[in-house]
Order: sequence, then C-alpha cells, then structure tokens
Amino acid sequence: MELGVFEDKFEESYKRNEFITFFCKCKIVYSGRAEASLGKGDRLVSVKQDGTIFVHQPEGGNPINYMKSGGSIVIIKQDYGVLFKAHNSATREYLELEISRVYEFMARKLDDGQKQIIAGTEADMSDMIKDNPSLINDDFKPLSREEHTKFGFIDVFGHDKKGTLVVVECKRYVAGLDAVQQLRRYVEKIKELKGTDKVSGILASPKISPNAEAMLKNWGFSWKLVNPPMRLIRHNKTQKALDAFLS
Amino acid sequence: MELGVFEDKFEESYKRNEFITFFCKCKIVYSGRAEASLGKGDRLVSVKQDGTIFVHQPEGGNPINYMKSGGSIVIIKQDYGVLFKAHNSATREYLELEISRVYEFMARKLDDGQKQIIAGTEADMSDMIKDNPSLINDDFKPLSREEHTKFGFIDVFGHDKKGTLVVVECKRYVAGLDAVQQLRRYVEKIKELKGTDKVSGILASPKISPNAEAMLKNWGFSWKLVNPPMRLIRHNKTQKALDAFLS
DNA sequence: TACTACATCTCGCAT
DNA sequence: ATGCGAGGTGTAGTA
Repeated sequence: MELGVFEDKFEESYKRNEFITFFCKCKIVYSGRAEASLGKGDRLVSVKQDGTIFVHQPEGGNPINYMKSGGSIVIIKQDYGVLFKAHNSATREYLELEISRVYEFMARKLDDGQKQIIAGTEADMSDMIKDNPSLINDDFKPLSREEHTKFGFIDVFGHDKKGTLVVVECKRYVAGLDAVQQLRRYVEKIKELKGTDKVSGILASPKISPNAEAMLKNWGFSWKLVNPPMRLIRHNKTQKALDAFLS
Repeated sequence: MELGVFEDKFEESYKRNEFITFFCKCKIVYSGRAEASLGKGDRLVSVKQDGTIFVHQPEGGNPINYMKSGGSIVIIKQDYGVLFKAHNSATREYLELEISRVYEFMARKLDDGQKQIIAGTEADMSDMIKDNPSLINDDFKPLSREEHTKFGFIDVFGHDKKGTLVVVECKRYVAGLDAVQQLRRYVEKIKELKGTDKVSGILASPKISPNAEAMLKNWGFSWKLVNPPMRLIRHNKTQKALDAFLS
C-alpha cells in the first residue's frame, strides 16, 4: 500500500476510534518501564478502539510491543517512510515505529458488549471446598472464604472439632515455594492475631513441587490433593476414556 | 464478506502458513485449563504463522481468548455461518468460534528474524549492583550474581567487612510481601547451609509497600532504594527538565 | 521435562 | 490511588 494512502486512512480511522490493524515492515523503539529496540521486520500492528496498541511478530504468543490505553498517536512523514509515534504522558512511555512499508490495512468500528463467563478458577475451587469441606478433612468446618485481611486474603478459613484453627490456601495448578510461603504468612498472622499456636495450614492443589512439599513439611503444614472443579470432571472423563481404551 | 469466500481464503492462507487476521461477529467457547464462554459480539481474530491464535475484543489490553501454537484448526460450514474449531490434543484444549459474519480479512506471509534488545530488567539491576556495590552499602563486597541454587536463585550475594554474609533481592518496581518472603527464604537457606546466623538480607527496589516494610523490619532485614538502571537515567532527565521548566 | 522466578506482566477487587 | 493476589498467566533459564 502506498504510504500516503496509509497515512490518510490511518488518520481518518484513528479519528473515528475504529479498530485499526495493518501488516507492515518497521523498526521499533520503546522507552518507558524499560528500554527496548527491535530491528526491521514484518509485523502486525493493531490499535484498539480505546487506544490500546500491540505489535505482533509472525510467531510467538505475546505481543513484542504494546501500550496501554490512555496515550495518543501521531503519524509523521519521513524520508524513509512514516514515523508512528505513540506517547502516554501519564506513564511517560513512548513507542515509535519507523514504518518503511505497509502491506495491508483494515479498520472498522467493532461493537461488542459481552463479558466472558469463566469456570474453574481458584475462586471456584475455594467455593467447592467450602461446600465440600471433607475434600480437606473429615472434621474440617469452614467459616469463611476469600477473606480479605490487611496482610493478604485467605482462600478458606475454618476450624476442626478440637478447636484448632485451619487456614487453607488453594492453587489451581502446581503449588510451588511461593504458595507455601503464602500459607506460612497467613498462619503466622493468624497465630499472632488470635494469640494461639493452634493454627494448622493446609495447601490444596492438584500437584505440588518436591521442594515445596519439603518446605511445607518442615513447617508442619500439610498438602491435600484437590482438583479445581471443572478440571476434576475433565480428568475423570479422561481417566474413564483411558481406562476403557486400555482395557 | 461472503462466508463462502471467507472459508476459501482462510483454508488457502492457513495451508500456506500465512499470518491471518480478520474482523468478525462470533460466539466463543473455550475448554481446557478452564471453561469459558462469551456471547455474540464483534472481534478481531488472528492466526499467526506458528498456529498461535488470539481473539481481541474492541477494547482492553489482553486477548479475550487464545491458543498456543501446536494445535490445528478446521473450518466447518453451519446453518448459522461458520464454525472455527481449534484443537490442541497435547494440552486437551478447545477453542470454538461460531462465526456469523466476517467483515474484513487479511492474510500474508510475514518475514521477521529480529529479536528485541531490552534494558532495565531485574537482571540489569543486579548487574548494576554487582558493579556498583556502594548502591547497597559502603562495605558491601559482592561475590556472585543471579546465582541459581537448588533452593532458588539469589540476585546478588556477597559479604561485608565484618564477614557477615549478605543476600540482596532486587525488584524493578514496588517490592511487596512476596518479595520479603523470597528474601526471607534465601536468608534462611543460607543460614542453614553455612551453619551461621550472620546473614543479612537486603531488599533493593525503587519502592516498598508499607506492609512489606513492616514485615521486613520485623525479620531484621533492611530496604535500600535502588532504581533499575534505565529508570534512574530517565528519572534524572525528567527531574532536570522539570526543574528547568519550573525555574 | 520439571522447577523457579521474571514480566514494559495485566487485571480485578478491596482498602 | 495503592496494595495484594490471581491468571486458561507466558516465557526464559537451569538442573
């Protein structure tokens, strides 16, 4: 595409707050929370309707460069082509694309008021545990869930028949050292606040790393295998399918 | 765009491993690490040359749905339009788009062999501290940097004139409770390994949260204000510019 | 491959 | 606004 045409189209679409996206060859410089530069290559550039910008290389999961909404973009003609300057004065970030060619260009006003509904999160997991406390222990009595305190928030909090307080930390996948320390912090704080040593800590997750398990035991905590709700279903399904297949 | 045309174009471009991107109206279902659904709306859909997929709503920084490379895509004609089915058998993930309209379509083979050069990371920060130990303390002698051990890796490790071992943990932005606990873990492990209590912990960051600072002091550690290298330069530049402006 | 920690993380929620 | 933790986190680096 001729760069003059690109300039005009971009200006017009940008003014209208359209979703703009184009393939181009460019060099990139970013300055802000870090400093980054990227030599000349072909990329996809998108400008969303709220001003969010992202640049994708032909491969890889993440944008190579991006800017959050709240900035402004100007297009300036240069001898080598076109300079695409994005600036966010609030965050003092710059993103500059030295565009030497534009291959294809699309822009359109998109209409979408939908929000995603999601299941199988850590919150669902703590819900499940509160509703089915035997997943943790036969005499576990949950009292609260997702309780925010000033030192963090506790996924599930309760006690057992002997009156020992119980703190449960959930992880939806492999629990690592960080999860153990999170649990440790909560248990210590509860002990401090309640003035008792009778507080037990339980880590609930589908897996735990060996180092994390060692540290957990070292601190007198325990681990309970719990799958996040939908993962459990899927796993069972798969198991059955596998069992049937193998039998 | 007529959906039959879209089907043909998509099939052809997908076969050629081109970077495909289009605006469409669709409903979305995801199943895999969680279960998610999203009602009908206008979105940008992209398929990268390695098979990475992402779907963007008109606003917001992150893709609302995505799939990593390694899967496959099929397009199936339906009464309501076209079903876009992405499946990754290795991870057992599905992403299905019920596409009712396609507004615009682009596809092209992009050529890009460049890798981004970046400065101002935490690694740069620990480099800077190792080269300028006075940023931490006048008698700090660094011994190693980014040392990986089996219990974690320590950003900067050294000692002072009195022979006390020193562990430095860097954070490029606000240090929170997690950073303090990370430091705590390293210090405890070093004490255990060396069989000494003479190990001090220092957290180096541009900021620290109040709770984190309280916890830090409670554990006998200390905080040192250190900016990541490029942030320091920018800040000083800005300060000068502001001073000049205000004077 | 598994584990660990960083990320221009982003995002939401509660204080 | 800030603090805090989750995320379908992703990604790199190392054992």
